Amino acid sequence: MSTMNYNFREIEAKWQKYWAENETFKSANGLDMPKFYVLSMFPYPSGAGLHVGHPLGYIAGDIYARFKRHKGFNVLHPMGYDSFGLPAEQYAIQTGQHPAITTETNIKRYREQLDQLGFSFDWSREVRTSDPKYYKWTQWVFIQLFHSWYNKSSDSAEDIATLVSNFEKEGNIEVDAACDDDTPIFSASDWSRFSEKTKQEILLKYRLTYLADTEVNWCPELGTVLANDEIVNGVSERGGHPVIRKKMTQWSMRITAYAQRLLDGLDTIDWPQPLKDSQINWIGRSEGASVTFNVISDTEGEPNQIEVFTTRPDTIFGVSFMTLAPEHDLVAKITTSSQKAAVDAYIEATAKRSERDRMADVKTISGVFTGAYAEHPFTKEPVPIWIGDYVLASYGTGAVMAVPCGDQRDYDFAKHYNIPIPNIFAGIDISEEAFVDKTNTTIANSDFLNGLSYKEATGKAILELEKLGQGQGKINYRLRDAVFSRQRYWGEPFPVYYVNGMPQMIDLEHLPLELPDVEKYLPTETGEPPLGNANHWAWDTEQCKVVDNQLVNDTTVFPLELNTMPGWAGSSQYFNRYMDPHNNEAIYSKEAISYWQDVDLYIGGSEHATGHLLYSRFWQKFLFDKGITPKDEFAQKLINQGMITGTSAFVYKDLDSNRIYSKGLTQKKNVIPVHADVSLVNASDELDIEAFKEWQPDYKDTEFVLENGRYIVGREVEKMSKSKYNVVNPDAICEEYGADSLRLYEMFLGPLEQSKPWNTAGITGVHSFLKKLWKLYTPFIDGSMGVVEAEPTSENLKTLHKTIKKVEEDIENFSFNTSVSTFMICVNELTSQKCTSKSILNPLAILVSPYAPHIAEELWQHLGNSESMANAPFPKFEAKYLVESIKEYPISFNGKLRFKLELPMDMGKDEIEAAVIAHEKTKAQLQGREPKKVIVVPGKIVNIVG
RNA sequence: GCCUUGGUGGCGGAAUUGGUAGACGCGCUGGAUUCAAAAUCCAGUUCUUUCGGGAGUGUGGGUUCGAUUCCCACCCAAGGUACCA
Repeated sequence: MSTMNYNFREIEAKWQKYWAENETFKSANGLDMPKFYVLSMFPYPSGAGLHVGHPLGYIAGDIYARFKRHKGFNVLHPMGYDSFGLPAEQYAIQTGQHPAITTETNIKRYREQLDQLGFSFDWSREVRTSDPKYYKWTQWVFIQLFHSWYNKSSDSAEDIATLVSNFEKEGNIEVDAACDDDTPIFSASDWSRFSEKTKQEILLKYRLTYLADTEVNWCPELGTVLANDEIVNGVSERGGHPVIRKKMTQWSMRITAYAQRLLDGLDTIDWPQPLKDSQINWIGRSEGASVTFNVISDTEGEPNQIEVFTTRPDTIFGVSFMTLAPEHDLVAKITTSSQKAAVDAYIEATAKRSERDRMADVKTISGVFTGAYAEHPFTKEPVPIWIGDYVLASYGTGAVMAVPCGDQRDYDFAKHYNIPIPNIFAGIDISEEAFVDKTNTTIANSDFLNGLSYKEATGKAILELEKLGQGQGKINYRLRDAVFSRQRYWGEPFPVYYVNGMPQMIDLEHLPLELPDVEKYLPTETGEPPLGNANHWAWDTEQCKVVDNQLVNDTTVFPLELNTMPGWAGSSQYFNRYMDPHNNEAIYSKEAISYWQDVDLYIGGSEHATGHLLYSRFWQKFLFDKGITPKDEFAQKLINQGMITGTSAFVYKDLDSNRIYSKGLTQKKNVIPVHADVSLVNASDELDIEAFKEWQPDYKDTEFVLENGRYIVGREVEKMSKSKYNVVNPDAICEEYGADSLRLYEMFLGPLEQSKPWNTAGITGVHSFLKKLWKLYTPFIDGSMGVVEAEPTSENLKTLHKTIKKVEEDIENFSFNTSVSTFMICVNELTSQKCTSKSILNPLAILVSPYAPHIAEELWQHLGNSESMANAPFPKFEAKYLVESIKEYPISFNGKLRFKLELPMDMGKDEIEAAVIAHEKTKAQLQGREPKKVIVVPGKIVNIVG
């Protein structure tokens, strides 16, 4: 008897074992089949394990991958781990355990959980970003970037050697490159006279990865750099120590060289519009002009110059002051002695505030006059120079020409400090606020710009500025170069050593440069990164290996870089590495990349919009320029799965007594909500009080005030998180209902891309569907069918084929929730039809298999098939089975449905109209009136107006 | 503030080009089966009603024979974000 029931535990274990042993999902490179690459974003293996939110995207990807196999594709569907990261390092700091051990343990747990869900991953291709065999190639890409520069003329990255040969021939005057702003101009003879060190310094200004002084959030107490997220209210999240802005020499990636291509490339890929929008905003292209103002000075010689970027060169005659960012280099040079004290105090005050703080605080207007003046390029009038923290050093040039009549922030600033607000707009009242509308602008009080529109005046102003040599049209991007150094232990070491302070790359043949062992994972006492604790961390250029630090002699043995790479380094090329993951000679072979090309479908969360997904596109474009990959976008289509939110539970602690009130009793009481673990609450929101007290012993003497004899918790939908005690773990659900039920249920919850609350209650619905499905195949499972083959009825065929049509359309549209409904309808229909035909049940098993692969394989086997169904062809839809001869027409009057009428499908428009008009119910509806109009849509509807 | 997405029964959601609003599932109600429970099966379940109907997809308008779907204005929620010159 037991074999007749749906024993999901046995079935799922059996098929997971079968797939692993037979390597069912291993994909070979170069097969003579169309390829399809389905990729889910790889996880960071955290100690908490998977919760029900994680598998959502994996299930969707797995359904698509399995579907494509049935459709005859050679499917690449790999999985791996983004295994460098902060939590393992923090755990190491606390316990001394090496992050590699923690990571290994966590990966094991992830693997068990993933295996349990029956994913069709090709595990032979697994990658781990923290594996030296993998990060060898992360280091290699870094070296390639170091040896490259961006030629704006060819719009491509080129080998640094081509730049050097340019310099040797004609200096850098004709070179149009993406480079540092402070790059000096030199001739070929200058170049030949430069020392080797100077040459290296200049080349560093062109390399796609380069060293630069960058402002960071430095926490002196912790001796470490903090990310913006780690700072709360100006102090460190950990410990609440003060944080200051400090300049540090760090590696940067010249992603800005690719700004325009990153923007243009978005038109060529099928990614969600909101995600594209956030990349567009992040890149932040704006058109305008750069304008140079000369600082008025008493001393002879070249005047100091302030360069500003403006999107409104048409308003240049409205300038009444200038504002520099407090960090601007010129501030110290131009501040007059009488203003020095005030300026210094202001700079000190702003240094204490994080950039995020400064940006969040929109209301406060603050600034200080420097005492200096600049000369207006046209009027030659003096313009006072202020500093103010509303100007950000990191955007544009860190300086603005303030036009209070045309910009609200300039307007507010001018009002606050009683600076004049000249009006340069014809017929506009600016007594209350600035006029920012560009479309209805007519310029006035502006010399040669008078009477012109925004567009005309902009062009004319730029032209005149160019004549003066004090400006030109410019396109500015908000995108900044990406800082690539981290003062952490658990990341990729840079393949870099220093000779005379200049960085040198380690040759590929000596990679990987592996992370050294350290005793402590904290920064050193002198404030160096954790790798500063390593004793065995110097590069011997003769032996080409890592040696003890004490051997450093700066002739053959040199110190190695102490920073490590950021989290996004390892994830910026992993999708291509899967194509050839064990290649030790190249990042991947030419054959592998030319076969797989790119990712056809990428599934992951939208939180990566401006991080991983932008950096990866940048690296891909770079590798494309170098001829290493044939595609300049790595993923053709991208789907964002929505977040699964948790339903938190709350108990209500009375602040005035030692009582906790049930939800219905909290009115007019001074209570605060306290999270209760959702596992302590049943489906009717009733709390298990004893379990709660055991879980939180602090409350063991607290009185629980009940309503109707029960304690009812409050519910709220929040992000699923350990700290909110609303995490639901997939293991328990797998144990109780099975992986197929979980897979179906996660899909059934709602549209993939929508965020939706998790509620376990509904899982019984899909579970009983699986039981009904099983029951449908019973005659084959218990052998009672024998060898007799029942002919399918036309009803059977109709049910099957409408299911094929719907499911195939749904998968292509990523509408997995409606497929599950379709399966339920199909099984309900076939059950009531008492279908026992193999020619129906065989294709049905294939239809179900992408969603619920274990039960599908088992049923497939019971139908007499000997091999796995993984590559069985997807059933072919045939429209002929759906042809209807009779249509039940809805008959509506003035758009409201009144009754239904069965008519032959092939009846013509006029015949339908006649039949409807002749019907007695029509007469009853019209009550003798003549219909004004009768609309007949054959096959759809009839509407009578009258 | 701006950008994006969304708003449909008690709940998750369906309605692919404008054509029967509420598929499918949960929950709930009643019934069958059972000593009882679980499980299973059957029926009902948008609201309202004087049982003829009437109302109804965030709100208010519009286009149309017909609007959840298209247009305009607004409200609310979620996510993102940049005081961006």
